[in-house]
Amino acid sequence: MARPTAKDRYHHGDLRAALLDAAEAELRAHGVEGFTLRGCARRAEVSHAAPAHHFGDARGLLTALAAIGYTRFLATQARHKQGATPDAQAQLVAAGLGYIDFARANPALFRLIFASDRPDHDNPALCAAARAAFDQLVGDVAAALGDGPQASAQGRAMVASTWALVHGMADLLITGRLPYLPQGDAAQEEAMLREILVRCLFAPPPGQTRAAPLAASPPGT
Amino acid sequence: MARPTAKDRYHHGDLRAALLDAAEAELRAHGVEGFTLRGCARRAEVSHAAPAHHFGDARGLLTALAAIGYTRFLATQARHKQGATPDAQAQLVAAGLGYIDFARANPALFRLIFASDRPDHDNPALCAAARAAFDQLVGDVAAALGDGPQASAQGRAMVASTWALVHGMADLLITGRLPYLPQGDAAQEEAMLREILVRCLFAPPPGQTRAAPLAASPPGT
DNA sequence: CGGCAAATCTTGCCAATGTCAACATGATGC
DNA sequence: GCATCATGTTGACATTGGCAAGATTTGCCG
Repeated sequence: MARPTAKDRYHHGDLRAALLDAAEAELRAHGVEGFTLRGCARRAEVSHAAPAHHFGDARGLLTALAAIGYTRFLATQARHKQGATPDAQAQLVAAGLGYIDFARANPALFRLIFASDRPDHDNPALCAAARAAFDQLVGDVAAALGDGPQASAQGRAMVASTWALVHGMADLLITGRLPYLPQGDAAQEEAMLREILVRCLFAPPPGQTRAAPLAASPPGT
Repeated sequence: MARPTAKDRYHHGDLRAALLDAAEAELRAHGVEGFTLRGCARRAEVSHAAPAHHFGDARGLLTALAAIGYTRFLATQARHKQGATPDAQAQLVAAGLGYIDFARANPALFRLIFASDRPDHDNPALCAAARAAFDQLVGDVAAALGDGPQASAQGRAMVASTWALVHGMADLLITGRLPYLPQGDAAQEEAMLREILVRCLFAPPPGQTRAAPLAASPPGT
């Protein structure tokens, strides 16, 4: 566990990783809107122009951080799914709770990913990370539906509504806006979130009795 | 239609309103993260320090703008509700579509209100505006449920899930993330949004057949 | 082993920004 | 009329992001 990255060396050793850590800490401390490139440099104890050699500019650093955030985002969902029963619906609910858990544990990172113009969302690496997260969602929904979601209009609506509901809960939660949430009791709170997810995600389409494997599209398409 | 606010007068006449307009234009042009107080002053053709006499600092201006945004937000919902059938469920759906419409028409303002730390969310006027919007939501849900939403656990979950779903759709839409949305055809697009809303908002609680006026809470509470 | 090129980091600089202080101008009320 | 206050301007300063030039290290190649 030798730590060769002594503070007094001209060359840092692994400044790139250190800057990413510093950037996340800055984000956590001051939010996306208070993020400062020079603050990152100070935190990493390098000069203010050092980050440019690794990330170009502030946008480059935030883009790289957003891509890393996506992988952590997926990891959190995977962790939650491992702790759930293996049936597809429970897996989908677990993924949703993981989505929300990530947002609450990393609100600034969540906002960097989903509600900030500062990262370059056209960057190939960031696009790929986003795509992976989306594919994961589509896969979970498909498994829960027992159907290729892109196939039917209902499947597509299911993907959209699942994402919207979970994303809305996460976004409202990190701004303290989700109303009537049982305060303090984590178990009770998760129960309510879970109940909402189950009720909405597996709601039958209008005119049907129960959801589960959906049949064909409704007449009129 | 006389326009006494000539550009060459020392006193502007109604700089406060002009700065709010300028701020909204700046927001629309550069987003919350690119917002600049000096840019507002330039747009209003006053010196860079003039805004301070009306709003104190940048945060003050954005706080006032956020409060105004809330009233427009409510007005958009009210307009949509007027165009819908008077039954409570249609009214709730119309309010949701108005929520989404506002977000799409004013994405930067929407983000200023719901996803920015720059306004002072403890400001009394802004708090009151937010409270009004929330009360409106609770009222709409109560009417659709035929029940005081705070009364039952289901009512509370209904308020939370309604808000979360609509908010999630709005937030994903303005970042171009809501998947599988029929492109181009506005009517078809609204139909899909409406279908999602109806399916989720009026979904029966697990173990019941249909929603409409909900009965009491399920056993076990 | 020597030396040179590239990578990495620093210092110094510039324009833009937010905020403050000091001053100028106009409106209002007595 | 005139004093007072609101409104607006100018100037200054610290902070920030980015660029250029120089310093230090690493690595490669003969």
